Amino acid sequence: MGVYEELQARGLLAQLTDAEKIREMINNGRATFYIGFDPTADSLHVGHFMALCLMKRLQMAGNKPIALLGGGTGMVGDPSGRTDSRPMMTVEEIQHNCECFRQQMSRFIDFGEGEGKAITVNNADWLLDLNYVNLLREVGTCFTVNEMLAARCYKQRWEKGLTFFEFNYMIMQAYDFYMLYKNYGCQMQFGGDDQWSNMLAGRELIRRKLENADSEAMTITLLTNSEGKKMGKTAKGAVWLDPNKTSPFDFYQYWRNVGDQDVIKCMKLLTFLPIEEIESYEKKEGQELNAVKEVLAYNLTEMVHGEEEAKKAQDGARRLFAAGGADTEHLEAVMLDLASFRDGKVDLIGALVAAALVTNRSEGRRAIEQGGVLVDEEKVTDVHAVLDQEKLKNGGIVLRRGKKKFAKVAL
RNA sequence: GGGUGGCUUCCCGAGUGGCCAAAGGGGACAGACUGUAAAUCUGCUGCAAAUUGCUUCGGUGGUUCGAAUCCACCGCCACCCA
Repeated sequence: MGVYEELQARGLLAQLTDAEKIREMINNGRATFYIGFDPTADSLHVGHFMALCLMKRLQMAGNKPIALLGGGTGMVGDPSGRTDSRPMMTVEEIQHNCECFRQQMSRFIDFGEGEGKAITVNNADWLLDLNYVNLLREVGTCFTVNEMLAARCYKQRWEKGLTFFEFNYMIMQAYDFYMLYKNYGCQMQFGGDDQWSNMLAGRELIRRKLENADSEAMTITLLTNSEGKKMGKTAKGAVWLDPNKTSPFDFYQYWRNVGDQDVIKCMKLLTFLPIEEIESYEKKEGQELNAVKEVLAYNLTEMVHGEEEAKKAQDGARRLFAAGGADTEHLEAVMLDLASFRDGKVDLIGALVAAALVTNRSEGRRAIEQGGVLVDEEKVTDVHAVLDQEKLKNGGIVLRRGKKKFAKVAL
């Protein structure tokens, strides 16, 4: 089975310009391809991770990857598939984010000089120095506004309006492909399915500017759940790969808690587990599927944060959710400062706030009133409850909010 | 440049002088049921020393006993015309 068939079996392939040609090239390790990453934040997220996995798969098959950092395109921001325009970033932010991306990527992809090694390039190198009028004469003649407006990726913007500024994004990305083709012999561009229009624009530009030039584009499925919503997002924001932004434990828990409908899909799209193994899980139902989620969560956490962190996350989760009550022995205690409490008494609400189980006292009060707070596994419904200081000094007290949030506090 | 409509709590959106911390929905959170899933039902959702007090309805200033609601100016957004 070639890498193409592997991608297909996993359901990764979305749209391809010339499937037969792409298959032939990537299976034989003859492709030089690029994937672009715009530095929209100071950490990569799950969507990027999928693209990096694609990169790795292709690299393992002998193809040469180019990771393109969007130091130039990031100055504008891709409006594709968005209902709002992106906040404008400063040059410093963009540079910082590019640096963060570069570091995170190097953990997954083998970068270097020789054959089959991946390289990173930054489109700031050619986009920032472009001259407006020259660009119009060189590239502007290759696109019609009619075509660009017809691109499906702008549909969602009809209601709120698309600025000329953002409208140009497509041209910038097209120009990237053209430059990479010319300077690095890069014949293929891959990316998320929302990039399809931009990729085609690049292909078109190459065809018009260079004789006998042929390029290909391929997109991979976006990671959505059974309801069609994008995965990798929580109420607090994205699930980040940076352990300081999303802790390995939270990362593990995110995947541990995916819906039944989505486990197999996530495994296929995100892990490197053999397709045969995944197929064997596919037959499982009901409670058995619960164990499969552990495999998924462990596997992903291991890839992103390493074996040690993955084990820690898994052990921690198992202990907390063990049958017959939570084992909270190993929880690290939050040290309370008596000075921040009134009358030298540690009130429960204050302790909840200090342990970050609630964001403010009102929320804490509400949680207690609704029976969502347990002190050493005993439900407490008195909002004026005070914690036992002796216990706090000797081993601490375990607070629990809801089903899944625990914290130990001590003095 | 001209015109019209708009800006309300996490989001959508009702409210056009007091009965407004502000309907309804979504989301989030909590309870019941469960498998750390989903579905369902219930509660809850500005802050606080909590039958009370305080701060909110784009911004600033004003009218009024009283303003999310009326007036003035400013800012931003959308649509239509050029």
